[in-house]
Amino acid sequence: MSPNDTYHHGDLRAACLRAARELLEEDGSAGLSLRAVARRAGVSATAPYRHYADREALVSAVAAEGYRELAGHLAGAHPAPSTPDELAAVAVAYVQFALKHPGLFRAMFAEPCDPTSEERVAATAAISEYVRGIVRATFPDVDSDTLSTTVWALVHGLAFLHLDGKLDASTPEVVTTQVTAAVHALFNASPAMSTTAAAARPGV
Amino acid sequence: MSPNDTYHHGDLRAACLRAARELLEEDGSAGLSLRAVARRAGVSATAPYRHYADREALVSAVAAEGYRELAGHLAGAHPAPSTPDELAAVAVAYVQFALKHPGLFRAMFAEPCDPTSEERVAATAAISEYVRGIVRATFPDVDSDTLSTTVWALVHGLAFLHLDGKLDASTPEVVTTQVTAAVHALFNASPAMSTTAAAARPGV
DNA sequence: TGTACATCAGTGAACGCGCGTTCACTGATGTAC
DNA sequence: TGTACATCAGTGAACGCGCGTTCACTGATGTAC
Repeated sequence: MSPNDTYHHGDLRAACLRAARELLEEDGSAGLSLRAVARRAGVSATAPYRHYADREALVSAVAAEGYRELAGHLAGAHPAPSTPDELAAVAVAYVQFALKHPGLFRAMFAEPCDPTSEERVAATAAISEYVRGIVRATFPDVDSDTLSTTVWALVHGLAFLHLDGKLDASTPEVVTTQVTAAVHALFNASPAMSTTAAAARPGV
Repeated sequence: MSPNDTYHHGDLRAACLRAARELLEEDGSAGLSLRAVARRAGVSATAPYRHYADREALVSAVAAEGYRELAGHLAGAHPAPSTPDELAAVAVAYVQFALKHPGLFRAMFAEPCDPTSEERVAATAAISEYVRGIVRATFPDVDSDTLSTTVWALVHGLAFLHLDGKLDASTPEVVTTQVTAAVHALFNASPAMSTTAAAARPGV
C-alpha cells in the first residue's frame, strides 16, 4: 500500500486506531491489547509506543474518535433538529450508532472519562452540549437543563438496553419503532401531533 | 470463623461470591480473576473449581446475585408503587443501587446475558417484568409496553450517565433531585401535581 | 547535485507478571453396618 | 460405639499463554551546507 512497505509504515498512528477498533468490535475491551494492535498493524510489538504512551492513551484516543464520529452521525441524521420528530430521528441515530459499533460505544462510556485525557473530556462535553442545544431548539420555553438530561438519559438507556439484549434489537426497524415510540412517550404526544407539542404546552 | 479453619472452608461458594464482588468494586471487571478470588478467600488457586465450572460461571453467579439484590432494593424503596411519586422513589433507588455497587452493576449489564446461564436470564426477565408491573399499576390506562420500556430506559440511562461521570453525582442529594426531576419530566407534571397525572390524562 | 549528519520510526530480545486450567494427590467428613 | 470405606473439598505443582513495558539497537528520512 505505502510506497515502501518495509520499514516505515507511513501512518502507524491511524493504523493503530483502526486495528484497536476492529479488536474492540471482535473481542470487546478485553481483546484490545497493545500487542494485538501491533500484530494487526503488521508491526513489531513495541512500535505503537512511538505513537501512544501506553495502552490507556490508545484507548482514550479511540474513545475520542468515537465521540467525534457519534457527533457526526447525529448531525447527519438532522443538521439542526427543532421539532420532536426531528429530535426523535436524532435519537434513533444515537441508538443505531451504538448498535453498529457496540465495542466502541462501550469503550466510550465504560468508565468515567480519564481526566488526564483532555481530548476525551472535551469530546464528552461536546456531546452533552449538543444534546442541550437540540432540546433548547425544540422546546424553547422549557427548563432545558432538566429536559435535556432526561432526553439524553432516555436515549442512552435505550442504546444500552438494546446493546445488552434487554430489549428486542433483532431488526433495525423494530429498534427504530421502539426508540421513536419512547421519545414520543417522553413528549407525551403521538407521532402525528408531536410537531405541535411544544407550542401546545408552553408553560411546563 | 469456621469450626476448623484449616482444610475445609465451610462455605467456599459464598466466600467466592463475596470475594468476586469485592474485586469487582476495587478493580472493575478486569480485576475479577479466579485466582484473585481464590487468593482473597484464602484458598488454593484451584479450589474455586469445586464450585464454579470456570470464570464465566462465577461471573454469571455474581450477576444473578446482583439482579436479586437490585430487585430487593427496589421493592424496599416502595413495595407496590402506584403513583408517579412512588415510581420516582423506585427510580431513585435504581440509580442509587448502581452508584453504590458500580462494579457489580456494570457486570450485570456489561454484556448480553450469557444465554447458557438460565439463572442470569431469569433474573433479567424478572427485573423487566417488575418494571412493567409498576408502570401498569401507575398508569393503568396507558400502553404499558411502550411506557415501561421508556421508564426503564430513562432510569437505566440515568444510572449509567451518573456512573460514567457524565452527570453530576457528587452527592446523593443532587442525584436524587436529578432523577426525580427527570422522571417527573417524563410524566410531564411537576412533583406537586404528579399523583393526579395518570387520572388527568387517561387516554394517552 | 552531493554529502554529512541529526532525527525519526521502526526492530527484536528480554523482563517479570498474572492468568485459566489440568492433573494426580490427600485430608476431612459422613454413612453403612 | 467402632470401624471400613466412599465421597467430598481441598492442595500444589505444572502447563502454556499473552500481556505491558524497557532497552539498546538500526534502518530510513530529511535537512544544512
